[in-house]
Formats: sequence, structure tokens, C-alpha cells
Amino acid sequence: MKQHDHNAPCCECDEIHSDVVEKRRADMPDEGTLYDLSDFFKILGDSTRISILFAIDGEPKCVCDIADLLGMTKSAVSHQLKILRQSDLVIYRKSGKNVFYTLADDHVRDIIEKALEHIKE
Amino acid sequence: MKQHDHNAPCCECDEIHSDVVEKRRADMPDEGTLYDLSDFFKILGDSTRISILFAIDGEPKCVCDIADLLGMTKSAVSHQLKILRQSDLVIYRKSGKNVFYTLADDHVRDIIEKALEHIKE
DNA sequence: TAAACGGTTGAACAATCATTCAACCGTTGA
DNA sequence: TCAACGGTTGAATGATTGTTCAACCGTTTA
Repeated sequence: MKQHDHNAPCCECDEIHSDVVEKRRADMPDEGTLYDLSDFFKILGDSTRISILFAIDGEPKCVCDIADLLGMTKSAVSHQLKILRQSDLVIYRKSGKNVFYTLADDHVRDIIEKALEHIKE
Repeated sequence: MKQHDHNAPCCECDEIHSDVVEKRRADMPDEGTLYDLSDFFKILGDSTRISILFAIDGEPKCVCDIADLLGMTKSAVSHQLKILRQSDLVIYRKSGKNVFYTLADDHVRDIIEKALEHIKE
């Protein structure tokens, strides 16, 4: 995503409800939190990664199994697993030639579950 | 996102845990649900849109106020509001020359709240 | 030791997407 | 009626990103 310049001059229009705006400005989360939040959702905002998370929920699975389950190449799956690893959404355990992945914790499962409720209206 | 071909041949490696894979395959959400889910998270996966949602939480705000709050142009904000509108995450009310936006429902607030807890570990 | 296999990685490519810019529309008020 | 203002929109642009391809690494096994 292109990042906007926070030092850029304000929009050209007049501020028409300055009291309300200033009150809300004080309550806004800080910039870092907003980025962390959107970065987190960005990870979940890809159907391949969501599918992987469902695939490894419960029984841990190796890359080969995940690739077979999703009908994708090992390479594509491994690339996405790397992103999920870096975000601490999954954990892995090496066993001989295989690497078994599983969900890092229940937190993510909860959020996905809540989102599932939402999209079913 | 580039969509992968679901009719593509499986990965070149042998399926080494076919019983486990087949059991999980039966429990996977259908493809449409996975796309709906990732599309939903994709909307939240942008710091501008997340900021807008925080900005209009509570008191409804016009585009001009939101732009001022975020230090962005009306145009950029309006483009993102269109996406939020199309996803039914926000609702709006016209009043004279102004258009006031606010959160569509509490569902989204809950999910963002849960994500906030998560990133604070 | 060498081949086979599971898995990872970096570069390249194509696609997606957020912001900018300019033009435009509808409402208001002089 | 016309100018000013809030807001929307489409095209263009630059940045980000997911998959492919080929090469590579570590482990196992013959």
C-alpha cells in the first residue's frame, strides 16, 4: 500500500465541525496501533492464507499435505507459510524431512469465527 | 490477488498422509465462503480504512471532517468510503451539502476490538 | 556417497490497489 | 442565475503483492 504523507497539508475544504473533530482526534488510537491493526487484517485478507489456516486447524500438517489440500504448488504454499510464520499466526515442528504446521493459538480462530458470523449476516 | 487455478494438477510430491488430508478436506469451508472471508479481511487490511472506521465510530462525520481528522484529501477519503459502502461496513445520511457517515453495525466494532486484543498479545 | 524427496528462497512477472489530479454533480446562498 | 462548496468519480501512476520458475539446502535411504 502506498503510505500517505501525514505531514501533508490538510484537505482544501473548511473544517466545519471542529469541536467534534477535535474530541474524536484525542480518542483515536495512535498511528502505530492503526498500522499494526491493518497489517494483521492484511495477513488474513488473502484466500490462500485463510485456506491454509483452516487446513492446519486441528491436526498439524506438512507442506506437501497442505499443497495437496489446496491444489497448489509447494512453493506457493511455502511462500505464504513464511508470511504466516513471520506474523506468529502459525507454529511449526520439524520431523525428518517434513515440517508440520499448526495454528499458533486460539485467538486467530476466534477472530475468523466472528468474521464468519458477520458475513453470514 | 492472482487467483490460482483450482483445476491445476496437484503438487508434484507424493501425498504422504492421505487419510488425514481427506478427512480435513471434507471439513473445509466451501470455496465461496473462503473468498468472502478473505474479501472481508481485505477491506480491514488498509490503515486508511481502519482509521476511517475509528473516526466515524460514535458521532457520524462528514467527508470533510474525516479528511481533516486523517490529514488526507477529500478525494482519497471518498474513494475509500466508497469501498466501505459497497461492503456494507458504513452507512450514510445526506444533509444539505454534507454526507454523514457512521458505522453500519456493532459487528465490525467487535471484530476490530478482538484484533486489538490480539496484537497487544 | 549419491540420489530422492520435502521444503525454502530469490528473481521475475502479472495483477491488484491506494492516492493524485482534474473534471464533474448537486445544494446552498448571495 | 451564478459562484462557492461538499462530495464523487475516472484515468493515470506508483507501489505492493501472490504465483511461477529454477535453483538450492537438509534429511533420508539405497
